[in-house]
Amino acid sequence: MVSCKIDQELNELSIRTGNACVGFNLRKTSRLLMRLYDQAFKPIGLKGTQFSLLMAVAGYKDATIGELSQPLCMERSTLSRNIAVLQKKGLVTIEEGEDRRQQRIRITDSGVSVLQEALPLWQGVQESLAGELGEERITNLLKDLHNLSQLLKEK
Amino acid sequence: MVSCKIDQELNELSIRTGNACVGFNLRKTSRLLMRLYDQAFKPIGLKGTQFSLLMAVAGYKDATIGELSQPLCMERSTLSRNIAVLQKKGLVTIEEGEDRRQQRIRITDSGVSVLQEALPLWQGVQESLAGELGEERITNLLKDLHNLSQLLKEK
DNA sequence: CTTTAATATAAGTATATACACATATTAATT
DNA sequence: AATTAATATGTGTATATACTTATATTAAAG
Repeated sequence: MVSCKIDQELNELSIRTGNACVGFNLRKTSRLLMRLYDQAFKPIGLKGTQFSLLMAVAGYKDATIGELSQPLCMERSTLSRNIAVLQKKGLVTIEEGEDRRQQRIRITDSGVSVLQEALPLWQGVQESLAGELGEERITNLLKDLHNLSQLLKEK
Repeated sequence: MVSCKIDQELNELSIRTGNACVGFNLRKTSRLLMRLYDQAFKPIGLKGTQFSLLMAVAGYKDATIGELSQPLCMERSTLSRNIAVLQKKGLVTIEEGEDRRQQRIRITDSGVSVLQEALPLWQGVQESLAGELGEERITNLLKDLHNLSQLLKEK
């Protein structure tokens, strides 16, 4: 039957496509890796994503939602909600700027101290990855990700 | 003041860490790329993630949630919900297996025809990436992602 | 100075994700 | 056969993500 042939083709195609698809593989690896970070940060009640965001808040001082959204490549509405989670945990404050449309985000003392606890945990994951995958492969991967995201940012 | 020094250190550290963090960069690139796929699939009302999942359903015939969850590296509960979205769209069916705990997932005719529309759209993105980033870099990235996910699966 | 346009953020809606726990079903033990 | 253990999936809860739309504020045009 023709339908069986089409099915068979689709069957093989789907496997090939899954292997070749940058999006699928990026996302799949992301799922696996984020679970590892989440485990590592569990003792201090943080998620991997929250660690990243808190680090960004620490790095870009008194930034607005819009300013933060650019280096993070995150939708402002998404960022707004993610910041609210950190605020609820008492790790950042949100204050109205001179321009009263803007909200300026600042890390709290509690946020700094959580970061100080988090850093060695992050480093543990990072070193474990470097150890098992090799420093060079990590560097390579980071370079490739950087190239790809640069390219995508221009769209 | 001491606190200023600490702040300054944290400031620089956060930038360095952001650049070096595999998790952050993987996720950031993922965000950017998935937006591109979502745009591409928009004409047929599909998201990038849904395309991947539907392809997997087509590839692993009559698979259960548990069986699908392994190659996708996705939590079974997550998969369960994602499959429900495809079912709501009429793209897959969910039927009780011989073992009545299991649910067997099957692509529908409508699902096949959506996939056939989706494939050229996917290919468009894939070729655009290969064109702009270079075939070799794509291959390299895929290899690195594969290595990393293999490593993470063993944890 | 008033109206209009631009900008910054939040809220509404939908999906993706995972962990912990609950439920149903099958397999294993005694 | 009855009880217990293992397995497959779904639900509750919380967060992450983005698009669209709403709201408030500032800037620009007239």
